[in-house]
Parts: sequence; structure tokens; C-alpha cells
Amino acid sequence: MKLFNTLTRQLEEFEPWDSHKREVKMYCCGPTVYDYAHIGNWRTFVFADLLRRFLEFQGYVVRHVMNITDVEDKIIRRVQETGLPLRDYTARYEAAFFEDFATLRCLRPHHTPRATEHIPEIIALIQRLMERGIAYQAPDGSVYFSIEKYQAAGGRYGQLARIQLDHLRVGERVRSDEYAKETPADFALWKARCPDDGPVFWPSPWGEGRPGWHIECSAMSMKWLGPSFDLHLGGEDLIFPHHEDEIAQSEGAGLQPPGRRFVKYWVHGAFLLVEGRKMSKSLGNFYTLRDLLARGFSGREVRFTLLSGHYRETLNFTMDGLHAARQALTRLDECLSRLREIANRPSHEACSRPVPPTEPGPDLVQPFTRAMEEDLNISAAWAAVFDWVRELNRRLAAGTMSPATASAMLQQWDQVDAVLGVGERAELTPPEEILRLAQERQVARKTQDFARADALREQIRAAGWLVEDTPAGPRLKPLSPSSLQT
RNA sequence: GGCGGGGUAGCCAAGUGGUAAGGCAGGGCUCUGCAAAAGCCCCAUACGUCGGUUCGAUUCCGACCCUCGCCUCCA
Repeated sequence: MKLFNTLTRQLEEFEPWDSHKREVKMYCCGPTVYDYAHIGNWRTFVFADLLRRFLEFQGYVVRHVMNITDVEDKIIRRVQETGLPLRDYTARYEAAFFEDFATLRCLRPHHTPRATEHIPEIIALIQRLMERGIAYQAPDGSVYFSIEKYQAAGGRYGQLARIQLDHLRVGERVRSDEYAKETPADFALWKARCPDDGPVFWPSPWGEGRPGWHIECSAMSMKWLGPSFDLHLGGEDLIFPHHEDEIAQSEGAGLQPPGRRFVKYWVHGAFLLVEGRKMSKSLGNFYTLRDLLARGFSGREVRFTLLSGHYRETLNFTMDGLHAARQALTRLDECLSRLREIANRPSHEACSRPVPPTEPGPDLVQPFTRAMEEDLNISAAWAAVFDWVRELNRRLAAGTMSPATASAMLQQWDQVDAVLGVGERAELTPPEEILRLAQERQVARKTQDFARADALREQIRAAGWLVEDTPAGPRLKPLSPSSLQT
């Protein structure tokens, strides 16, 4: 498959370092657990999930690692405000994160290491950088990464973000501790303990303090995937400085085998807009997943919406889009549901017209795969899905679908849905009472008592079920299917 | 100021040097006693503006306009 590598700014044929083993080592920058994740965060995680699933679909064995940032400025501030112990505070949002993760049908990464549980690895990495002379302890007690020394040692700072240091606009507000750095662009590896940190600190060879932001990802990714791995994912905003600094630290430590970079492919997801504007609390378009669930949308509808555009393009996330997602999924569900009905029926009853049981159905897997191989062209992939649905609907309407074909079609869907992860509506069996009412309604219809039939339909509707009369008899469907599932 | 995305039908969103996927909405029809959150069909002389290259450009080049983002915590 082809992937756009931020490092080379080109579409490249994806091939893992150890291509003969079909093994892919993938790291995705995870959440900072200081609050509920918002829909913009979720776009990145759903994108990472899509890539992982597609790699697995292609036969790779993926080792997926996602860090949990559970120590960081915002968290410390909240800990100070609430008076809760650090772990108690972060545990709550970490749990919420994984709940939401599951609601969006994201496959759980194989490892989800926490920063606070890797302090020894972080210290060891900083120590290594100190030994190599590219980190220094400043008068303020903090340890910084020296970009100058790194470059003198052959490091190429700016290779990912394609920036030149002298072109950086220095922020107007410079915090007091920043004066301690040798060069403004140097970044903290270890932050010396300060009063604002309260109880959040660890001992280290450089005194009490806490890790800098970027170092945890270097330490944890290299611990769980080795010093050189295949894929590193994240939101586009992380390109600079986070990922740039991660490369500097990781390659600065020089643990990679000769000829190997820290990461082979850097892949970044674009931001999203909400209702055409940048998401912000003041505009009232800031949503967490929970906000959307409270509005009656399901996880699969949100997932579908987040997967409605290419990962490198800005996506406009809207309420209209969620409604469109609901309709599109209903269309898909209807088709799959009919296929299942046919597949479970004896062959001689299924077709209103004789049809060879081996009559091949339209192909979904191949056009889907072709689309996804092109840098995850999800829009083209959906087009393949809905072209397939239309063709199946034609055949279903014409009564030329054999049980064998229906089964084969469902198998194709299962393969494709292993990547898309939208599943299908749960087939619920109506309760006895509803079945009885439906039965009564049929009797009323037979006797032309349509007033009674309509009254019964209303009664069924009030109980939460919809009756659809089809040539094959009435079908019962739960009303607002989205509220019955996530 | 530096760097990078975008501007395609009412909305969302693919794509191609030879006259535009898909989804939603809309319209028509079918089925139905009536319905349906059911099915089918239709739905962009044209892809920000102006030039250029070309037999031919939405697709390549240039300029311009608009818009979003990163450069500071950030998915």
C-alpha cells in the first residue's frame, strides 16, 4: 500500500523494516488524560485504528503501542485544583478514554504504557543523552536538550518539520525558567521540581522533578518497539515540536542499528473543523464523544462521520454530517439485513425466479482494497461499498439472489468491515407482545379493517417498533436504532 | 515573517490531460389499503479568479483572491 510519509513529504510504498516477517511496529501518540477527549482527538485515534486494521487486513501482524500521558502541566494544574492524588485524578479520565475508545469501535492497542510508570526508562534515556554531551543541566536545575550539540554531532534537527531554527518566531511570553536555556529552542527533558508541582515529582540524578513532554514518547516507544520501528502516527499539530523533538532525542541517543532511522514512516492526520469553524468552547462547537451520545448519536455514526474524509484533509464535522451518516448506515443495514434473510432461507424459497445458486455477486473486496491501498482513500472505499449495496439491492428487488450468493456477499462484507469497523445494526427480536400486535394487525388487514390496522400500527410504534409491509410480509424494526446501541 | 493544507453541485466528499465517484438532501417512480427511517431512477456544459502550455485542463505552469492550520499547550 502507499502511504504519505511526512518525513519525505511523498507518497511511498509501505514496507516495514523487517518485511520478510510481515511484522509492523506502530506507535501512536495517545491521550493526555486531564479531561474528556474531544472529537478532534477522536479523529486521530479513529484514523490510527483504520490504518492498523487495514494493515492487518493486508496480512501484517501489527504491534500497536499507544502511550498514556498522565503527567503534564495541565494535569498538574487540575491535581492542584482538586487536591486529588495524581493517579486518582488521571485514572478517571483514562477510564473514560478507553470507554469512548471502545464506543468508537477502535481496537485496543497491544500496549498502552503510562508515562508515570516509565520514569526509570525516561531517566536512563536522559542520562544517555547527558553522556553523549547533547543534554545539559541548566542553572535552574532542569535538564535540556541541546539542539546545537545535537547538530554538531551530525543530528539533523528540523528534518521532519522542515524548519530552520533561525526562522522560528519566538513566543512573546517567555517564562522565567526559559531564560536558563542556552538557546531558546532547546527543550526540557527533565523539569526541576517547582512549588506549583505540589506532590508531583520523582527523584533523579539531577534532583527532584518530572519528565519533559517529548521524552516520554521516545522512552516508551523505544522500550516497547525497539529503537527503530516502522510507523509513528499522530495529529498534524504534533509534527512540530513534539515529533521533531522526539526524533532528536531518540536519534541523539544513537541506539538505532547502523543505517536505520528512529522511525521509517511518519504519518499525520489532519485537524477537523466543526460546523466549518475551528472547534472552540467559545463558539459552542466543542464536542466530546459524550456530548454527541447525549444528542442521540451512536458510536458507529460518529465513527462513520470521522471516516467520511481522507485522513490528510481537513474534515468538516457537522450535525448534518452525523445525520447523513445515520442515513447511509441505515441503507447499508437494510441491505445486509435482507442478505441475511435470504442466506438463512432454503434455496427453493429464496428466489422468485430461478437463478443458478453459484451466480456470482458483485465484488466488494477488490475495489475496496484498491481504494485503501492508495494512501487510505476512504472516500473511494465507501464509494465501493455503496456501489456494491446498490447492485445488491437491484438483485434483491429482482428476486435473483440465491442463498449461496447472499452468504458469499455477507462474507465479503465481513472482510471489509474488519477494516471499516462500523458493523451493522443488531438484529433484535421483537418482544412477544409486539409480535402479537403485528399478528393482529395482519388479521385486520386481511379483513380490510384498515382503521384497526392503522391503530395497531400506531400502538406498535408507541411501543418502539416500526412495521414495514413488504411483499414477503411485514417486517418489524426497532425505532431509532441508534439509541439502542453504541 | 517562515512553513504547510484547502477552494468540485444545497451540504459532506473522491478523482482524472480528453468533457466529473460516493453519501446526505431534493425530484420522479415502484411496492403498498395507506405507509415506510423500503427499493429503483434522475440530479454539476463543469471543478475560486485571470492568464499561459496543449489538438484538448477542473486536472500541468504562473499570478491573484479567499480560507484553514502550524511556528506557543494542542489530535
